[in-house]
Amino acid sequence: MRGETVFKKTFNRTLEYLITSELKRPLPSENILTERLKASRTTVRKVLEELHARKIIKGSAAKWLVARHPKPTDFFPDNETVTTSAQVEKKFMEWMLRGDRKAGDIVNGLELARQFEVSTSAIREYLNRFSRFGLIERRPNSSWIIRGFTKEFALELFEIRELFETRSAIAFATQSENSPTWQSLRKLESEHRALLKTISNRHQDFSDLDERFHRLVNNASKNRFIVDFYDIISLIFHYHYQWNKVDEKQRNRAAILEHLDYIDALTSRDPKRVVLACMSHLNSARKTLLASINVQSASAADQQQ
Amino acid sequence: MRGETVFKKTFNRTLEYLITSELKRPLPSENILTERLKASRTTVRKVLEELHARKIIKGSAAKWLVARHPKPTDFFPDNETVTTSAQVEKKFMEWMLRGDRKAGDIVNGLELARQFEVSTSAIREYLNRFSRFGLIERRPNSSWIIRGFTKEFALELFEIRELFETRSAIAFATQSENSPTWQSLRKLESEHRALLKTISNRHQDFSDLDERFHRLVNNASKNRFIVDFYDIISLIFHYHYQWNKVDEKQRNRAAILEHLDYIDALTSRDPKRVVLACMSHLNSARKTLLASINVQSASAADQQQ
DNA sequence: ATCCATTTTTTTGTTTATAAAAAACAGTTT
DNA sequence: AAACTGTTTTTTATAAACAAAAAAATGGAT
Repeated sequence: MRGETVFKKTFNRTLEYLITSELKRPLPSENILTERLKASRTTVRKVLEELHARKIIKGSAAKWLVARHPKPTDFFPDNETVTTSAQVEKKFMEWMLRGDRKAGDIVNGLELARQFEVSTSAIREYLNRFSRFGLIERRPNSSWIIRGFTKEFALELFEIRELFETRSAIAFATQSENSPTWQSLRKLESEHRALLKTISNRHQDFSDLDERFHRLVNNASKNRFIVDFYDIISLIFHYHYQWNKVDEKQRNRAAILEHLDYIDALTSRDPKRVVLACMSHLNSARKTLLASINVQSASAADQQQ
Repeated sequence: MRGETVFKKTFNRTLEYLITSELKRPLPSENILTERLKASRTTVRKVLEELHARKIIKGSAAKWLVARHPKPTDFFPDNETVTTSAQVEKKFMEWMLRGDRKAGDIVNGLELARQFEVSTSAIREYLNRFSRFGLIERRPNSSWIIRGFTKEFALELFEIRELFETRSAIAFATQSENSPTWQSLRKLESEHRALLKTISNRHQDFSDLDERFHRLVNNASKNRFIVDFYDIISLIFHYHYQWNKVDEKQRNRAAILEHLDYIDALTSRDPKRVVLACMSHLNSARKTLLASINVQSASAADQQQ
């Protein structure tokens, strides 16, 4: 019943590893592979068996040898390596954010299950977890109801975000000087500068960097509720910005500059400067999101016609 | 598969209603009963059928008449009227808060299912929903892990609570004068005064009043994240204080007085006074919780020996 | 004794099944 | 036509089944 996504993902990851390894070289022990591949030994063993069956490795369990380098066709296709829950998340977020769902609309679990081609339990499980993001609400013994991805939602989200992040930023700035986070900050700073130079080629990467930076700041709060709250931001940004490519390059450039200013302020350890830089960055982030919501609801309205 | 808890609960509620109604009086229509009993018409009809079978009502669907008053034995026992999920919540909270779970302990879904005598799906569903409260955490493809109901948890909880509630309280105080919430506040005030007089008899009710008061304040924020956050507070307080009866009377008396002061401050609409009253109340609430955690972990340690 | 491979046991992820409850539909009566 | 009851269809809550994956126990070699 359970899919084989973990196995396939681990298999692909192993192939990745074998590409760079020398032929006829013995593989590391199962225990070591387990750690490297981040799966259980049971799965690793299954992967090794499969590799043997496909003659990518030879010998016996005691000492596997690399027989040949893997070919692109050896890999399992990407879509077979995503878990049901990840699929549901992706499909649900599309359905939710692109489908122009209005506040008060009802979520029909059965219909979603049919539409997404997964079981109703997968939907139920997802909705239960998703409810904490404040976009849906449950009525007991009845269906879920949509609260709407609206301007109000974005404003409420950012109200909390500001509250949390200014507090975190101050906590960050007042950390002991020999906290390892300062080093992480410096590393992020240089990544920002690097990205600024090559922005034209890979402005994709900004999203990643953005998340890592803000998470670093928020983690300084040492408060699980603040840290966890970033999951919501992260999810919304991840899915929402995928479809809003307008001015992306410019937006990202501006954001990087703001981040650098923010990093400077943190390094100065001056609370006033920190709050200022933080607020000013979050303000423009909010503007971007709000603009983006307008664009989205307009295009959704178009599609409906 | 599904239990009949909704039916039984509705049945009991209907009996409650029939106690006060006159004999030989026709019952309201199904639609009206549906609204009053807060269940679907399907359930209401099933209840009516059962009442007829037991000869508590007579006649036909067109016009049911009260045949006799219900006896205490007619009621379904209380434990049959709680849904599985409510049962799981209760049992899980006991297990969690009284069992002296330590950070890093692993939650075994299968074992919990056996222990609580429910299916694993019920456990899964609950854990998923419960995860937002920050007491447990999921590791993918593996079990849930406990983050611990510790001093740290309480402090983190209260950090957010203060952040949220001071903001809400200010929003409350700066509401338009003709907002209906002012009336709710006045009503709560008089309930507080009433409770203060009879505190000796029913200091149970304080918990209820406390929740209603704080929810009213938090709702003024008009922010779903703030409003929803109160669910955590509410859950923790509900279960945690059930077992900490030491000095309860005194504590509640003090809290009522603080509430009254807080209400006064709100009524004055002076932000400074509001913040002061709010903070001072939350400070003592935190102290109470922290003291209570110490007591609990001490007694849990005793039990272990 | 320590490390590693094999085997066995346990636990989790997902689907499927089914009764309870809700909702929709269709006539009837007032 | 509004409000009611009878009937049918949908949807949800929960359990149960089962394969995948993880974890633990076992045994063997260095």
